[in-house]
Amino acid sequence: MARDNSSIKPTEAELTLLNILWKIGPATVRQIHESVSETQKTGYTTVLKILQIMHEKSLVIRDESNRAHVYAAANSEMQTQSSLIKDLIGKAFGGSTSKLVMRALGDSTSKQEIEDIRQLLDTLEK
Amino acid sequence: MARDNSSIKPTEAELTLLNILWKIGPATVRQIHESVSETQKTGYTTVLKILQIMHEKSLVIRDESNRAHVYAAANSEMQTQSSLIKDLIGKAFGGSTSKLVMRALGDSTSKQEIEDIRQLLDTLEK
DNA sequence: CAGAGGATACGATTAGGTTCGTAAGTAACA
DNA sequence: TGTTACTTACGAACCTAATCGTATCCTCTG
Repeated sequence: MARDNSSIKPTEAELTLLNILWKIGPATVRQIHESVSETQKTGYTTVLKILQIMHEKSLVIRDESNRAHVYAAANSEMQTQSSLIKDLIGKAFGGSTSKLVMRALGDSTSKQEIEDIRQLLDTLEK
Repeated sequence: MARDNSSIKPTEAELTLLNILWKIGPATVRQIHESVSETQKTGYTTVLKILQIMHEKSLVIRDESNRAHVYAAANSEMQTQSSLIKDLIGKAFGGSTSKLVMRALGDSTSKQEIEDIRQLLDTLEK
């Protein structure tokens, strides 16, 4: 019944690594660690451990054919974003998508962004 | 520098209680517990403890003039929603509000909601 | 074939969140 | 005044997340 997707809910650290994987594609722990290190200082084994846990949770898949395993995000960025939004809407917006959207837009949105969204609305209606 | 608001990030259990406080207004532990109990089974002291922690974190304020303390949300629902959205945008949408909005709208939005949002965009542009 | 370099695996530690049992305080009433 | 009923406070137990040190395990090269 409940689709597997509904359980996607990466933690903060996991999301950091997923963002990297979505950006650079399948990568080894070393590559991922290097990428993380550009913005934070995190131990190599910390990154490794998190990836291992993510693998247990099926948040990533890995290719073990080489000595250095190659990790890749199990779910697309889109899927994960949708899942996170759905979760937030449920927890803090009484289940209303439009409430969330309005709150998001209310805060500060550039003219360009407004135009983009308007176009999206047009597309959706067709 | 960093405004106090930026640190608003209630946990799941805390958000559950805040939702109740926003809905019914200032209330005693007993009232809050009764309200929670409509949808979950949670011990009285559990609710109490969480409220005490929230008080330490300044997520709620409380009036201790009566024996049964009266709790109230420290921040408005709007503020908290904005804070949560901002957090999500930063963590999972590369800081782009419009990306979040588009992902939210993409999933399933009623004609009515689309119309509401379009009107909001008009208002924003003025 | 031995050793160095680099990889994974494992376990310990710390911190925060959630839950609840029990102790202790207090107001009011019989 | 002593008992009852209800309240807050405290602290223990358990779980998950995050971090990292250390052990172990290849694999290539000299």
